[in-house]
Amino acid sequence: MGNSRVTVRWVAEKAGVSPATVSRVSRGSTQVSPELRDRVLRVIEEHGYRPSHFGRALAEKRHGALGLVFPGLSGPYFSELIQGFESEALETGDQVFLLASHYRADTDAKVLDLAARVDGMAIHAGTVSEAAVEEVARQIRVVIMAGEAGPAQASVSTDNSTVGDLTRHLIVDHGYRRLAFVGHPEGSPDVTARWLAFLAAHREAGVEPPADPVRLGLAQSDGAIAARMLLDEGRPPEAVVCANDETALGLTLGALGRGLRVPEDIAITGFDDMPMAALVRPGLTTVRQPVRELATTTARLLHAPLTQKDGDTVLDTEPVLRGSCGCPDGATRPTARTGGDG
Amino acid sequence: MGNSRVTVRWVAEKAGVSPATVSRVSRGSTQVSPELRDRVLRVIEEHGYRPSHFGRALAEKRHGALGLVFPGLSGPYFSELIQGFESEALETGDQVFLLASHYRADTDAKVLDLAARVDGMAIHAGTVSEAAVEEVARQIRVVIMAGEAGPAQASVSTDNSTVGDLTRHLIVDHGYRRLAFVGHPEGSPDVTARWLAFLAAHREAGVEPPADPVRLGLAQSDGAIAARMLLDEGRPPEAVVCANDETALGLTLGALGRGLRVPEDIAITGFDDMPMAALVRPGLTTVRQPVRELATTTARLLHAPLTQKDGDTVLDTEPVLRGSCGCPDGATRPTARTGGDG
DNA sequence: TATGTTCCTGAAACCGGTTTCAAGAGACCG
DNA sequence: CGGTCTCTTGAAACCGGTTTCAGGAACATA
Repeated sequence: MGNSRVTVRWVAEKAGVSPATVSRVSRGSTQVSPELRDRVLRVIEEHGYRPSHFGRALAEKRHGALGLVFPGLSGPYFSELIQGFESEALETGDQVFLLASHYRADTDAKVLDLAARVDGMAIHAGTVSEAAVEEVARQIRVVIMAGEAGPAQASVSTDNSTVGDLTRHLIVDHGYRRLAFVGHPEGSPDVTARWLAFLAAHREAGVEPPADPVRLGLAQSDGAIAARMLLDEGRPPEAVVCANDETALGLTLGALGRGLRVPEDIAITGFDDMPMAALVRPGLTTVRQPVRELATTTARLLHAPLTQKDGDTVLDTEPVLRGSCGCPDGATRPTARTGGDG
Repeated sequence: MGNSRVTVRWVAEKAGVSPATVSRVSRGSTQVSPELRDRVLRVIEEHGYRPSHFGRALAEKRHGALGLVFPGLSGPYFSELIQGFESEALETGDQVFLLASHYRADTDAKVLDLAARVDGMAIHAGTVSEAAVEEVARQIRVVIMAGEAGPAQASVSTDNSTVGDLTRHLIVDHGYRRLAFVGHPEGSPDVTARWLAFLAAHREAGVEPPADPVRLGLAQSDGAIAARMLLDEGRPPEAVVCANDETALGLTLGALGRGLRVPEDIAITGFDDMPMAALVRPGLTTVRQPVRELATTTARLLHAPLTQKDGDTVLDTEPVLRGSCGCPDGATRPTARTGGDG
C-alpha cells in the first residue's frame, strides 16, 4: 500500500483537487475547507501517501536534520552525549545523524558527505581534521564539543582543571608522592588539558611528576593494559590518575585480579563519574562533568541564529571523592587551592 | 566561497556551457570534450561548487545511504557492529546513518522518519515494534540483525545455543550444581535464546535450574548490580552465566571488590569475547561470536536485488575457555554434547 | 445594486540536480 | 561528392514537493 508511486499529483487527481491543496492538507495548513480536507485525507489514508523527503527538502531548502560526529562509542560517555543531543533536537523536530569516526582515515570524507545532508553539525574535538572542519563550517553551522573552536565556529567544553584539584588531593591530603597518569595527551584536547592540570598540580606542590604519561586510549581495555604495564614491573606507583572512568575501572579490575588492594596498595582516580563509579567497591574517586548539559547546550547553539556571536562556553565540573583514593566511601571536598587542611 | 548560491545553472552560465554539461562533468562522465571539461572544472574549483544533495537525490531517486538501528552503544559489541557495517557500506559508496533507540518510546517515529531518507535499513532485533518494522519494510528493504525476521524481511543472527555447551561444561566438567543466569530474556531475542539454552542444558544434565534469571540489562553497571543481588545475600551461586561479557565483567569487578576469588569462590562466564575478556585476570570464559561478519553480511543483504529470496542466516559461534570458569588459563574445548570426558 | 472584504482554490513557477532526445559538426566510406 | 556513422552539445522534460499569486465565490456594507 504505502507505495512510492503515490505522489502529490497522483493524490490530487484521485481526490479531484489540485496538488497545492494536497500539499496544504499534508502540512496541516488551516486554509482548506472541511469537505476538501476530508476528501484528501481519505485518499491519503487509503493509499498510504507519505510526502517524499526528497521533494520536501528540496522545496523547503532544509533537511530537518543535525549531524553529530564523535570518535567512538565505548562506554556511557558518548551514550549520554548522544541522548542529550537527541532529546534537544527532538524539541525542534530535527532528526539526528550520528557519525562515529573510529579514528579512521576516511572520516574527513564522510564528514563532508554528511555536511550535504544536514542543517548543522556538532563535532567532537579531535575527530576531524582542522581543514575539514573549516570546509564544513563554510557550508553549514558547526559547533565543537569538548575542545576549542576555530574563528568560524562556536564551542562547548567542560572544565578539565579539576583534575588538578584531584591530583593535589592525592598529594596533599593523602601524602602520595609517586603518581602515574594514564591517557594519551595527543589524542584529544580533553586529555591534553587533564595531563597539563596533573603536571601543574605537581609543580605547585613541589613534587616531581612522572616523566611521561602512560600513553593509552580511553577504552576499558586500555586500563587493563595499563595494569599490565604499571603493576607487573618493578615498582608500581602509589596512585594513578586516569584520563577517564573507563580506564580507571579497567585498571582497577587489573589490580584486583592481581591480588592488590585498592586503595591500600594502589589508589586510582578517574574522570566522568559514570554509573559504574558509584557501584564498584571501593567507589571510584572521579570528576563529575555535566555530559548531558554539554550535549544540550551544543544542540541549542546549532539552532541559534547564524549572526549571533558565540564564543566558547565552558561548563563546570566537580570532584567526587569515594573510596578508591583512600577517602572513606562518603564523599567530601578535596583540599582547596589556597592552603590545605588534610 | 563554498556558498550554496552556486548551482548547476549558475556554474553553467559562468563557464558558458549548458547545465547538462556541468552535470556531466561533475559526475565524471566521459562524454565531454577536454576543453569544455577544463573550463567547467576551473569554475567548479574556483567557486567551490558542490552538487546539492537535495537535487541529486530527487533526480536519481535514491539517497545513497543506509540506516542502522540498534538499542544503545554500551561496549564494544555495537562498536564492532557499526564498524563492520560501515566498512561494507563504504564498498558501495553508501553513507551510513546510525539511530540508537536507547529503549525510548519515540523510537518507532524516528525509524519511520529515517526510512524516508535511506535506501535500506538494518534493524537490531528488539529495538523497534513489529508494526514499525512492517511499515518500514513496505517502503524500503529491511534486514533484521540478531533476531528473527517477519515474512517480508531477511535476517542475520548468531548461534546462541553455544551457551548451552558452556552451561553443560560448568555442570559436567566442573561439577557446579547451583548456577545463576544474569540477563533479561524478555529484553532481546538474543538473551531469550541464551536463557533457553541455559535451561535446556540443565534439563539435559538432570540438574535443577534456578527458578528465575536475574533480570537485568546488558551494561557493565548491570553486572555490578547483579553482584550486589547475588553476593550480598545468604547463599551465592557457585557459577554465574551472564548474558554478555559486559555484565560478566561488572560482576567480576563486584566479586573481586568484595574479596571473593574467581573462580575459586565463584565461577563466571560471558558472551561476546570482547577484548577485555582476554585481558582480565583470570581470563573470562565466554562465547566468541563473529560480530563483524554479522554486520557485513547484513550490509551485503541490503544491497542484494529485491527479488531474491533471503531467508534467515545463522552464523556459527564457539566457546572460549579461560580461567574464570575454573579451567587453566589456556583454552580447550568443553565436553561435547554426546558424552563427557571431564 | 454597486463596492469592498474575506476566504478558498488551482495554475504555474520554483527548488537543483539528471537524463533523454535531437541537432550539428566532423570523420569515414564508397 | 553524397551518404552514413560517431561524437559532442544544449534544450527541455522530469523527479516530488511547496508557495506565490490571482481569480472566483460568498458575504457584508453603503
